[in-house]
Amino acid sequence: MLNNDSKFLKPYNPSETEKRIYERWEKSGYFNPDNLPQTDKGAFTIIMPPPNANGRLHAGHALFVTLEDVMTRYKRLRGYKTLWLPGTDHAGFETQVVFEKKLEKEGKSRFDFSPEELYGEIMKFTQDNKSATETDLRALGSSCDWSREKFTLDPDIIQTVYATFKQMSDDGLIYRGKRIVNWCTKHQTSLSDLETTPVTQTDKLYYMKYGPFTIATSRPETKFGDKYVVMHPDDPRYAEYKEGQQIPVDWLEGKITATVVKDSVIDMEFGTGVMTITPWHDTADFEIAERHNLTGVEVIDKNGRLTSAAGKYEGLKIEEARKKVVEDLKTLGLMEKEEDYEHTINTCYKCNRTLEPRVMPQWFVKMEPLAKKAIEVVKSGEVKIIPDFQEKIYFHWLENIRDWNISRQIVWGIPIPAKICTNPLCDYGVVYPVEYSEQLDRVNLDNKETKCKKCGAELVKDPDTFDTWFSSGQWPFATLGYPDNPDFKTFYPTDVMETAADILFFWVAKMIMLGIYRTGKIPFHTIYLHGMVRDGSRQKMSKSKGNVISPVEIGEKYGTDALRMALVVGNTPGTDMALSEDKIKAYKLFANKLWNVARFILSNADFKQYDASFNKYTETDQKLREIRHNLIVDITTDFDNFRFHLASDKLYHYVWDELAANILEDSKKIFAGSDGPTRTSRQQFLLHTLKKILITLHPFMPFITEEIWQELGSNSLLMIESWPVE
RNA sequence: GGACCCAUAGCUCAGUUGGUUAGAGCGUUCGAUUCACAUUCGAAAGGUCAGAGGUUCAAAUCCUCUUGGGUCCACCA
Repeated sequence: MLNNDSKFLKPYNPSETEKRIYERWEKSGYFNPDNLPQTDKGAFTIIMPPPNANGRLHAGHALFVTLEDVMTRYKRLRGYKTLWLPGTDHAGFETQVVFEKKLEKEGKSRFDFSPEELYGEIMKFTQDNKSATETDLRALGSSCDWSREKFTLDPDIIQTVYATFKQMSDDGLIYRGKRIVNWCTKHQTSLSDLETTPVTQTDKLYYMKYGPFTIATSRPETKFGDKYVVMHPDDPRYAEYKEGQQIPVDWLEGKITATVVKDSVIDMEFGTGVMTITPWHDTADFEIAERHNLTGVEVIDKNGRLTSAAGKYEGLKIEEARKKVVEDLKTLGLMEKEEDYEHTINTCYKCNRTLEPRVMPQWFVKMEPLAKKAIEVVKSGEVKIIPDFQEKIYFHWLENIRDWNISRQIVWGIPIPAKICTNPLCDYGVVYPVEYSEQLDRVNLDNKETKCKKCGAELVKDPDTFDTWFSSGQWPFATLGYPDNPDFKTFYPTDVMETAADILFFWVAKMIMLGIYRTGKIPFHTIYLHGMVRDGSRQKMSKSKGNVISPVEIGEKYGTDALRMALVVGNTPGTDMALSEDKIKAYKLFANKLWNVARFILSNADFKQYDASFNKYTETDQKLREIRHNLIVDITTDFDNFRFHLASDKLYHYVWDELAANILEDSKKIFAGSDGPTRTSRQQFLLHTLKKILITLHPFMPFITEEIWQELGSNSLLMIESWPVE
């Protein structure tokens, strides 16, 4: 019963099909929930984690796209007013780093440009990548609502971020503090604690004479100007020294006077139990200094060279300075011994250079009050994390949270709408309620205030930008147009936040905290975390290893549906997965199998005779209907519980092992025979089965299922059919 | 230093709240077929579910410990 021009006479051709089908979907307008014919079940919303607009999509993106599209298509078929809101991320520091690498290849540096020029160049670069990203998202079959697409630098998004910043400042949650920050000497910016990578290494621990004491340090080059000597208050070895006692000391720069400080953070077991403190270049020391109200000096500058405080060592790089200082200490007879020891240092997560702890006035967010609420909503079950063990990790992090440095000394980002004092020793800053403008300075500030209230120095516009996670942490409510856009009322709180497990703290926790803070409501009910996509042998994919699977290329080779199935089947939430070309090939064969199942059915039955109310089934077919019904009920439960890896696998086996291998084989006899009622029964069973299988497989394999549906002579789109069970 | 996860066939992984002979894909071996199938079908080999204890009528699944692998967090100079 196939026409001579039927597509089923040829093998399924994904590359010829996919673009055409996608255009048809997009033209239909059904990606936009406002156009859906059936929305009686209420709203279902996923906000897409915006991919960084600084390169093409990789296999990890393909995984998130597949999972979110599976959820979206499922809910749409179930009759929800389904919104999957797409977006792209300017990705602040990340993109600037990528761009700088590009400049380096061209023999240039970011410092060859004025900030305005640099911003413009990166904007061009980002816009190009943004459209490439959109093309890739379409190629993967994303059924997202392009009419609501957002970019993290859209004026309304920035406006929302400013309003949040101002409100937080008014509420005392934002402060400008002089604190130790992680400074990268290459990238010339501070980084948040999350942007550091701890590395264990073996260094020398130097024991040096410091007056009557022996102190141990791994950084002798920072010890200029150390004039406080700290010990534990209960240490019997140093009981004779009293807090505040002045002691003359022969030191690097000659005779100095040291002051005794007692603090219980000192570990009596470590070294000699005594240390001097370097508040400007060590976090622990800085905190001691704060507690005891001690002063310090800057010994290392932003380029990683010693300052004038180091006297004759001024201008030396850290490594050189250390060598020289050690030599000189030996000459002076102040060096007692050195030994190897293992410790952990923080490095830049992008360039792996050792980060220099420096004191700089920066904007911080007070995290404790925000974290408290973020813990509560997960404890109460209002927000659920899948897999659930991630909740423990989430609690652990939030319960030990530290304040968040949100200032970045880079141009590629949202400018901080504030004025700051030009005196480097002063930490005064003032936040303005400003209108964002796309003018050159990008922020219009009130110009009446020109003098620092604290020290009287000049007040200028803060040249820094926000940590990109501060703005993306507001993504769910910002994209939905909080507070006035009706979308906010309809779609917020959203339903699922599906994202990578490794940005739980960077992003997900921030969204919960900022979402609750700003709107009073959680941003989403369920967090679905996926793991990393690795290659077939569990290696991380990387360009240098040559094991990268490009989703778009592989989609062209095997079909996007095959790639999507390979990404879903057997992939449990929160666990890294192995993706091999063999696995994708296997699902290409499955697509072929499905194609031929349809071909067989349609050569033996006409879809025009599909009878929704047919009920004269033979006993055998009645049993087959029950099996089929049970399967669909079962996989529906799987869908509702985010067990996509099981639903997809069960459908695969039903189609291949049950439908193709058994039922179709059996049908051949029936169709060759002359028993009319049995034939009709089987024809109806197969037509119904085909329809139900197409609908239930559609979330996983949208292209081929839609293509078959169209070949059945349907005028409607499969993507808005009704799910076969309630 | 603290926390978390993982260990199942040669490889990569499933196994939903403990419930008959533990599954898939790929790979291997043997056979059949050109039938809807740029193939497919049938069959086979391959697992003391890391190890040791415990709970239970029943454990791959729950508890404890050990070993091995991985991840996250952390201001001990």
